[in-house]
Amino acid sequence: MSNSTMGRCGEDALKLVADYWVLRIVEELNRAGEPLRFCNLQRLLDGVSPVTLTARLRALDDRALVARTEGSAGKASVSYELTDRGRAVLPVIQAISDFATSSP
Amino acid sequence: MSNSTMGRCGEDALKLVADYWVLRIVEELNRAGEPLRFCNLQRLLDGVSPVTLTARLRALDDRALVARTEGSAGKASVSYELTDRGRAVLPVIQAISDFATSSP
DNA sequence: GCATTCGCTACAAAACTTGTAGTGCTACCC
DNA sequence: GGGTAGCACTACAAGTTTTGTAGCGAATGC
Repeated sequence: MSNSTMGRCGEDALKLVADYWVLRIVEELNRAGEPLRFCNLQRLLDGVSPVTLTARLRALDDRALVARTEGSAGKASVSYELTDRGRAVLPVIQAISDFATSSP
Repeated sequence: MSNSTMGRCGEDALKLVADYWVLRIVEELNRAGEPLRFCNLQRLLDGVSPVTLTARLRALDDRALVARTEGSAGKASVSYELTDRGRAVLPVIQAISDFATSSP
């Protein structure tokens, strides 16, 4: 680890996870408990712009936090679901939730 | 973790905390263990632009996560330090750190 | 066939960040 | 007391990101 001190939690992880949409996506995918489609996610996330959603999903897929699977039908049925590694960020969301309810 | 009771973790908290600079600031303030000055923070945070740093510190101060105190000398000595409420976000940073070291 | 839905991409406008300068103030040195 | 330096910002232009709206090709429904 090139950083001088271990005190900082991984830069990469921080840059990935310290993002509103990334956390919302993980939250909704977890809540659903089943694969969701692009437009499902879009609706659940108060209509994020498709550009942003695409970018975030790609980032999450690249790092294997979500799995993208194309149905047999081809382009018209793609779904996203959390991987084990994706579920590893749930504690972060839980921590934020705890913080939120701690002293409003 | 129950998904239905969690609902979405507080929107406000999420919007505040799901931010790279906010988390870095809290991290450094905690690490220092003592009040830091604006320029100290700026140096510790790889030279964030003063505009961004000012904005984040103001947001954190508004929500009482950090306390801003002007020294007796007036404008030339302002310092920032974590409040108890500010320390309440440390678990979030810890969770991210855990995630980062979990499966690289 | 025709319309609608899906999973995006294209494009311009708005919002945010960055980098560089500069302001007003205080502290220090000679 | 003058000169220099540091602090805590603010001002501004330039670059990047996000949003909003439109649209496209493929598939699904009637």
